[in-house]
Amino acid sequence: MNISGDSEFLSDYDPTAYDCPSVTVDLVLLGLHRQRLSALLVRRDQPPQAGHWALPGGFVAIDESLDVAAARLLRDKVGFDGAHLEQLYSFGAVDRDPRMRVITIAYLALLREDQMNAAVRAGRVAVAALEGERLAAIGEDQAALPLAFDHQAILALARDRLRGKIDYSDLAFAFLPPRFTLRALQDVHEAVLGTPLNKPAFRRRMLDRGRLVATGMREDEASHRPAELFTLGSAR
Amino acid sequence: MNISGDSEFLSDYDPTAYDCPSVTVDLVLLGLHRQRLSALLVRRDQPPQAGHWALPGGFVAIDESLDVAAARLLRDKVGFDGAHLEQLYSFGAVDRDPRMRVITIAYLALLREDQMNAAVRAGRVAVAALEGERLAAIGEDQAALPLAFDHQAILALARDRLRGKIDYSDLAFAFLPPRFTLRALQDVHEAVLGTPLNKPAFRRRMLDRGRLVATGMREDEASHRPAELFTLGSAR
DNA sequence: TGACATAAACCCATATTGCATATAAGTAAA
DNA sequence: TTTACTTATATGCAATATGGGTTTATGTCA
Repeated sequence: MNISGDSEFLSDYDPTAYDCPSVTVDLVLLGLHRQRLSALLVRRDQPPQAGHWALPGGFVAIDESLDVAAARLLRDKVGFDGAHLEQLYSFGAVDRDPRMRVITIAYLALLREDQMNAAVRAGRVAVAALEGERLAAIGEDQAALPLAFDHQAILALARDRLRGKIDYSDLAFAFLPPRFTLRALQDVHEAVLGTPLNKPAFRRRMLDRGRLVATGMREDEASHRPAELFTLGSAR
Repeated sequence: MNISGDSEFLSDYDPTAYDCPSVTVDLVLLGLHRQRLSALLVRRDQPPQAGHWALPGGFVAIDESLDVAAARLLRDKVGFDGAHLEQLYSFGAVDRDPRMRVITIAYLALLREDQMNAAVRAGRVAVAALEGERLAAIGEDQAALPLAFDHQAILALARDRLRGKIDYSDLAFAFLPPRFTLRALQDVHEAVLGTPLNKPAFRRRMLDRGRLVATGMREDEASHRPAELFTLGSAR
């Protein structure tokens, strides 16, 4: 088998003549649930790994791009689109699925809290809080759970990527409604990083970036002084 | 065609019954060449895009992981291994190759200058300096060149990723020999970022991180005061 | 009306950074 | 041997950013 053929000789290649790996997309659906960074998982009811929790995913069709496949799966799994979606990493260990060779392109999807709740009501997913270093726990105070296949590693990478980008990117706003308070924004950062942040310094830093636009409106439903609502302005 | 099947139903899936995309690995080989960030490219001699320059790449074998495929292709293209290699991004637009559906996992490989030169001598690659925003030029002062397929976008993403990570990661050291001067380290940063950096500030920042270990040795072949040679110490 | 809770503004000590300047240590030419 | 030259290395200083506490403002609720 000519596995070292250059791509410039691709015209000599007959795809039906070789084994080719299956290609899937897996989704890491992250959001805040009760102030904690959480993932949406599906429960496997078929072997292998029946009973284990797993990332939702599916095959990439021959006529759809990776991004389109991810968007389609997002719609199928949570019942709507509109969540922030970006490619995370590709996993291709030979034995990552015991049945066959599967290469998966993992996508990171960030949901608002209302979207998290809607997804749980509408779909086949459950909420799992991310605890400590690399474990997820389903439901209230259950013990940490092992995930199917290499999904634990995928989830850990997603969390690390999110932590690394939260401070300089716009990812935090994907967790929030269009109008939000500075306190809510800080809650997002703290949940993602897993550490408390200094409040005046956080406010200053965010406001000095010039991206937050004050609306003049204030939150309601607060049993204390209501905070101002901001929106995210355009870059530059 | 059941393109929306869940991965938990994968056991029902017969891979031979469906069209599956081809999977390749493409390499973005970057290094410094005459003080400028440059890429190693191959020339296509078959249509489509014959005569265009392209990233070296090849198919992923059914029994090798993505990382192993990338390492194998690196060896084939430049004649050695040992370069820093990390996954960059996956590209899966339906029409990115006009002949067939090809999903490619792009890898970023960082080479030292001596490795760049050895690769050009030994292999099927040529050096192209990265100019301005998104163009590469082959050879001395030739005009910017278009690349085959979506390889220009892949190359641009590689450069952006490198720029984004150069300051907080160890990637810069992959361009340098085991012992190097602070000036050489600054040259790497400046070539990658494309902007001059303040020298005392750069020195302080690098030394204050506590990763650089002074060897007590000094460079030779300098027609002026020789600088001290440093090595990269272990993290923490 | 006053207790209470949180927002928002303010202050200050310290760390970081940009930038200019001074000193050290080598080579090379007179 | 001396002097010019070049670059490394060290130092000083102002501007900025950050951590963290204190004060004031503004809402709800008993």
